Amino acid sequence: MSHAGRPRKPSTDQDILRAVAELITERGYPRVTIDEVVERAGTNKPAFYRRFRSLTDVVPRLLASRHGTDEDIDTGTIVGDLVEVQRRQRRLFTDPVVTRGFAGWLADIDAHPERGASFLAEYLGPRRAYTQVILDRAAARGEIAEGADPGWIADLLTGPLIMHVVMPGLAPVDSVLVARSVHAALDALGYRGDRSIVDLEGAVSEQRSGAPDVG
Amino acid sequence: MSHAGRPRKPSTDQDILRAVAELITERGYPRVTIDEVVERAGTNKPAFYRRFRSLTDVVPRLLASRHGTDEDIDTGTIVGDLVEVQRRQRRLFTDPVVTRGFAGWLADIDAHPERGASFLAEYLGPRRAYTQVILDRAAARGEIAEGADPGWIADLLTGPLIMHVVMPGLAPVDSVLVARSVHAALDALGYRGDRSIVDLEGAVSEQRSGAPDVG
DNA sequence: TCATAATGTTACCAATAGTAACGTAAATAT
DNA sequence: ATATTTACGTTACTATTGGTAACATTATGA
Repeated sequence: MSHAGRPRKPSTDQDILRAVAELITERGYPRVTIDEVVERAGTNKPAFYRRFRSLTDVVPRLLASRHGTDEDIDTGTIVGDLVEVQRRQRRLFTDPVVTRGFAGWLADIDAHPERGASFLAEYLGPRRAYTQVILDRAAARGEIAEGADPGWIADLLTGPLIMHVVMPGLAPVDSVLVARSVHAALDALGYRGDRSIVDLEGAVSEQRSGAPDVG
Repeated sequence: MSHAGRPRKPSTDQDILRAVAELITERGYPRVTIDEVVERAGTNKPAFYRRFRSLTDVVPRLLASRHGTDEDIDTGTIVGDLVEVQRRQRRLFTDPVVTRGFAGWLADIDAHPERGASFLAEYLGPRRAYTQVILDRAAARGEIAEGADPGWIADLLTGPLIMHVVMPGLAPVDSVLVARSVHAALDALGYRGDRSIVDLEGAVSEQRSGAPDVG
């Protein structure tokens, strides 16, 4: 099947992804150059440009390979579902590729919108849509009222995390932050049931670590 | 006074700031070049580099000139104070210099931390600290309990706004978003008093405009 | 065996950040 | 007045970078 002609060396794709991840982690997105990427990947510029149109195109592939295999969430309670959503978001937003690469990548696709279309359709959209699924099930169980705006709930769950990722001087995304954001979402939903699992799983009891806040 | 020697032409500073603001608005931060900046400002590269170490250094000056003259906030109620905070934040986060420039600038200072130190000390820090002042006064009035974490309240007020600024496909920061964020902050503070001013001033009744959300 | 397409190397172009050199102009200090 | 100091604006330059072109070579499918 596939096509005629010499096939691409499969390892080169992985080598490039690994090299980009390392360089973003070490230097931050704006300092990553293609020359360094291909050197560290043990390949060359033409091979790179046969696979990707630009560095910007690599990042979605990188995120998919590291965080793209999410299974469905259905713990049976709204609290459990939101805790699980945030557990995954915490993992995403503490990945150094994200903490040091996301802002620069977002700026790139703002300046070159065509490069971000696929990310929007394949990554962002489904994740925001999934909040809707969780809220619909919770409403069907009678845990919350119908009619909540899933977009706003997603904002509450993700906004504070993104803020801590992109703003300098703020503590990394930690268990305290995700637990608080779940509480805020539950408040916005008017949820009045048991929340003990939030602090057990989210672990508010853990000490906040790392850099202190600015304010 | 000052020093000996020919003084800098004062208009050049303003011309550069204006040119950078225009180019960020038109093209997005990553596509702004120094050559274009100085051409549009009617000056030249040496004059630019006598004033700024890099493009990254211009942005804080730009923000200060557009949003730096904040007067103190003291409306007499916690609700009024938070509404006013968010009114200003809405103005900030709908400025095209911010919506098209902030992510790229944040990425730059992540990669070159020394360039962001002054912004952190002079802009971010004081704003987060101001939340503390507002909460302390509210606690002294008995509107809320003591001991609230002003960092978390600031996260709730600013996180969703930043998210809508940097994530592609989300609606611009509007009155609905700021009103909701004030409600979330009041919920987190356990505030049980009158909130009618939130929806009057924040105007939840306004229709949401512009691009719809992705999810 | 032939067509196809990727391999890796070398070389190249165009755009860009940032600096150097330099004669000129405008301020202060004596 | 004169000397000193510093910004002015022009030209030119270096180094880095993104991105392509050309090319001989190698691996696959038909």
